[in-house]
Amino acid sequence: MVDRPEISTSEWQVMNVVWEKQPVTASTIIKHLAKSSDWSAATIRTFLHRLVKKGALEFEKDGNRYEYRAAVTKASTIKHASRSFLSSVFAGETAPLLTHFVKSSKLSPEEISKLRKLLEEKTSK
Amino acid sequence: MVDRPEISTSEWQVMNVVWEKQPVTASTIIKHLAKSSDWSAATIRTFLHRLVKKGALEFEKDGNRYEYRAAVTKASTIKHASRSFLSSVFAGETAPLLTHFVKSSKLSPEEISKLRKLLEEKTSK
DNA sequence: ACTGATTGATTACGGATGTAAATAATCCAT
DNA sequence: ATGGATTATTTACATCCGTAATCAATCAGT
Repeated sequence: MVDRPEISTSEWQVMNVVWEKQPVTASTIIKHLAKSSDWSAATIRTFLHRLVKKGALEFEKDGNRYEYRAAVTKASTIKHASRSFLSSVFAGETAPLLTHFVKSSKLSPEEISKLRKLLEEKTSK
Repeated sequence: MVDRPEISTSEWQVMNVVWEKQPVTASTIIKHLAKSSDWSAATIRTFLHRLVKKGALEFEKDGNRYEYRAAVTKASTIKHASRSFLSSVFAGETAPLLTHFVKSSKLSPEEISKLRKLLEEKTSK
């Protein structure tokens, strides 16, 4: 938990697959990403190696294939990335960030009321 | 407006000063950033050059000093950065992003009611 | 007009990133 | 047991980024 590895935007796509399907082999990951990206298999394997090196992924050998699994939680990684985005792009101010995303988003009525409720709870507390 | 330059986190700090004070000379920018960062003057000048090269800044000569000015608006740059953050970290889904930032933030009662109102408007429309 | 100070331009350099190809290790089928 | 297929490891390489130092041009003061 000490010094967070920075996850690049490409690596995020890989991590998202791992979080969703772990434990998972490289070839499964590759198959999945084939749909949403146009990376070659070799490129994706590079990302996997780098993520292991960064400490974001671990693996367990099973013969000559690895079963990959996340070494950091999605929640904590999101928290870290969000903090750094907030601080550079919105100078650390959450309200403008929220305003921006509310304005620029399409939200369903359910999502809207859920968010309003969440905000309401913050008031009372 | 075609292919947006990616602004690095360090460069954001420079851009924020320019947006706030433009047109502005390098030395003014340096003076400003001296407070919030520990970059050397040379480092900041490097950022300025790179931002010009990226097309994010322009300048006008006035003797041997330049008056820098943003070549892209803050709004459009925020929009771009936000979109790419949303897409990599939150897989393009705004509602979870909003939930995250609402939960992890400290908001004043005024900010909260403003946001609730904004959300309300989205519903009715 | 010369000299020190300021400013901009060029160069540096290690690490990260996007993008993979080449090589080595291992498994599977015959 | 061997050869092709699969997987992992190593190497490659251009660009970006953080962080400057150095070099060149220009200004300001004496």
